[in-house]
Amino acid sequence: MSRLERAEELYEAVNQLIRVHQFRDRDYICCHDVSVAQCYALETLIKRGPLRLQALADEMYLDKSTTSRVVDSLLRKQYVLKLHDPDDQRAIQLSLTPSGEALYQTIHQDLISEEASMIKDVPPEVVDGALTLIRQLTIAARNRLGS
Amino acid sequence: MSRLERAEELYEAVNQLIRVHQFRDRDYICCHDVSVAQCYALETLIKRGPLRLQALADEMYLDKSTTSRVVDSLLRKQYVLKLHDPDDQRAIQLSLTPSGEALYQTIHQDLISEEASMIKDVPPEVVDGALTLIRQLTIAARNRLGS
DNA sequence: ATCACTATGTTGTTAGTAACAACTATAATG
DNA sequence: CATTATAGTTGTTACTAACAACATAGTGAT
Repeated sequence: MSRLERAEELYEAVNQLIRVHQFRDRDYICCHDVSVAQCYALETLIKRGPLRLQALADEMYLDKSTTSRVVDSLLRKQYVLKLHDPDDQRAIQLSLTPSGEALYQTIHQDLISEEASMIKDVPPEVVDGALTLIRQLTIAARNRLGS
Repeated sequence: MSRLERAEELYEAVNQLIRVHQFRDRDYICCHDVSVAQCYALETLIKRGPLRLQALADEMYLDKSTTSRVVDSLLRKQYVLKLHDPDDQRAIQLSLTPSGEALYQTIHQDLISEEASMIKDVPPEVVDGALTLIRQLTIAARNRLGS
């Protein structure tokens, strides 16, 4: 199999995985109080700590304007907190409120236990292998984006 | 590592991969004459042969109403063809026009050669491994959806 | 010190994504 | 023939997301 053929198979396989995951995520997230993008913002803020708007946008591969609106909806629902940076009046630090954290934990547990059921018949060493490879692919893709 | 921990890591890794892929796909597809969803419809129609609307919707994990509109836009741009089934006046068979096929081939080649560059530093056997595992995960997820 | 430049966020606008419900028209069934 | 089921379309609503224009706040050079 040539590299091009390999690339084609991989592209196809990843695409299929993406569809299924997205479909499932919508299902699990939207019955709570937030949309998929909002949930992803919560996740990013939890995992990458307090962030400025532009930094959050970069992490999520979104435009700052889009991010601003996503954050705004979370603000109105009181899931995130805006703190003005005293050293720079333009900048804001975004972090989760306790209720934001609680909501994310609930959704996260749902999603993870679903993922766990999903892989219940896949041998652990196979999952570990997949993990490594998927990460390698992500890194390769990310490096490519930068250039 | 427990199954839950494994599930958590996997969920995170797949999510990252999805973001990067989506970001890139938008970039590569939207500079041509179609949107991401439209391109995916073209792809599905090429790969799964002529389809009815409902069948196309099922393949794409979309509602038939959403699919109807996606198809409609492709119809207006003359990339797909609607044929009424003589045996069932309600049903339509959807297929690509020559220009639809040509457009898809162009985009597809772009995407695949990008994917190929992406994996140029990843050893072939690693890609093959990832391929198998990603497919296994997709199947597991799909089975889970059905239930 | 001031004027130009840059960076941070927000708002206006536009287009694409996607579901649910209601509807029309056509089969299939009893 | 009436009832029910199926195939697609249309109305409506909400979310996703970018680009451009903007206000405001720091940064630097003269």
